[in-house]
Amino acid sequence: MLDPAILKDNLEDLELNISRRDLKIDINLLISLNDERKSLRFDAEQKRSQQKELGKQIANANENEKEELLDKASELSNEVKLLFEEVDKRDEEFFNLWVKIPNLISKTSPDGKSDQDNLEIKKVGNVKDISSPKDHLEIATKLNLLDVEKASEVSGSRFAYLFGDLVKIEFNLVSWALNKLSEKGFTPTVPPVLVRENALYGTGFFPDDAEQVYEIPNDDLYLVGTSEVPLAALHTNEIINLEELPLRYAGFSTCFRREAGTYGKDTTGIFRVHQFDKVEMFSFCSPEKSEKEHEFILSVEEELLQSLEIPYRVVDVCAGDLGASAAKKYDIEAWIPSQNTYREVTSCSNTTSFQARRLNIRAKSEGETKVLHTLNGTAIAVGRILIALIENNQTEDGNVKFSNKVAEIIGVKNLGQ
RNA sequence: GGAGGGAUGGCCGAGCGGACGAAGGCGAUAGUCUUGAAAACUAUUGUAUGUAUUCCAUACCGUGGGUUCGAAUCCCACUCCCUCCGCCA
Repeated sequence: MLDPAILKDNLEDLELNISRRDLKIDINLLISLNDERKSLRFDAEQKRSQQKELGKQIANANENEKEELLDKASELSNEVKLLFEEVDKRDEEFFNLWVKIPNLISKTSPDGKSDQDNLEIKKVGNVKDISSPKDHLEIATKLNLLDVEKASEVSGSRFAYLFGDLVKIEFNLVSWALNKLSEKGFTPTVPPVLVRENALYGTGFFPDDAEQVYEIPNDDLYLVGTSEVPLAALHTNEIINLEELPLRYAGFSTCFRREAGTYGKDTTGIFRVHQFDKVEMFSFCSPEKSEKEHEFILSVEEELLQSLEIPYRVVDVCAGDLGASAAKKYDIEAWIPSQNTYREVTSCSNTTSFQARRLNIRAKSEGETKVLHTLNGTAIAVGRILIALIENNQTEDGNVKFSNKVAEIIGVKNLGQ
């Protein structure tokens, strides 16, 4: 959520943002609603003040005066009640519209309408020349390390069984990543994966992306699609000393996504599934330093991929392709030989004060308290990293062989043998 | 799942219908005293919003509703914590 004060003191930025995101929003309506609710509140508070004053008189009045004062107070009480009901109504009306306003896009993010317009920043690593590469599903199924058919019988489409070496690699990857992140100041965290509505609302997944979230209606809980949600919500309603920032967490969790509206998209293997494991970085940081923190998180992501010798490119996501909460976002796309293209394996966003304002997380220094900034980034999305590892290291005979350096990290030299 | 008890400022803890944004203590900050420090004493010490910039108004005593002229205080619902029983990785 943006600070409504922007309606008063920085309308140009708001208008620019709306046009960059290609949205149609009636700003004048927002301005007048905001002004109305404020002035109504002022009136109501004045009346309330009178009421309190009168209450004090009643407490000190003698019997004769009391009767008359009570009549007056009763009337006033009614007026105040009605006024505040009106104020609440206006507030609701305003904020229902206001929460839908997406975050201000960074001046440094490229313009554009869709992922076609994302800006490639760099390419790193050597793409191996593989003649007629197989996809990860074929390779891993043949090696008895993956079974999506059985999974679809048991759980439906977009689920998978991982076996043997793939599981070994997963746990090695996770523990290796957590160790690396720990050295960089991220506290390893296993967060809850079931959360209340408020955590999803606070992180900006609600109301916009509600259709992607699994719901447990009996208990009013939701399965998180990323540990970003419980990590962000960890410090809800807190005021953190500026010197303690940045607070960095590395969350490991299973992620659940409904993938609604993706029928027919990425149906092969485990690229797009309802359930996968992920190590996620999350930072709470001062507003002044969030741009630097964003670059830092990106650099960590790159370091991990470089260690795994996965060829990738970095993309600066354009205005039209940014989610509601992000001010700026970098995606890293790994080379996927079977698709002959780069596909997203990590994503890091600077959400500036957008989530922190909704979650009411502030930073305090020398008397001044202000909303802080939050950032998130993928460290290891296990499924997609497995795909990249398998496909980029396949041999002509349908096996997979890793370099000594990579084998040292993942604990496997020749897959499935 | 069953039976009870509780939630008040950074912390402890009083208040149980008007004088309460809230006693008292601890902690913190500043000052007095001291060569310096400690002790003692004095003062300050929550957050947010507003048509308010050292003033003023309003809201906040777990959360949301209700009763009342008036609610931290009474009523209802919810959340969380504690104790006991049962179950359980």
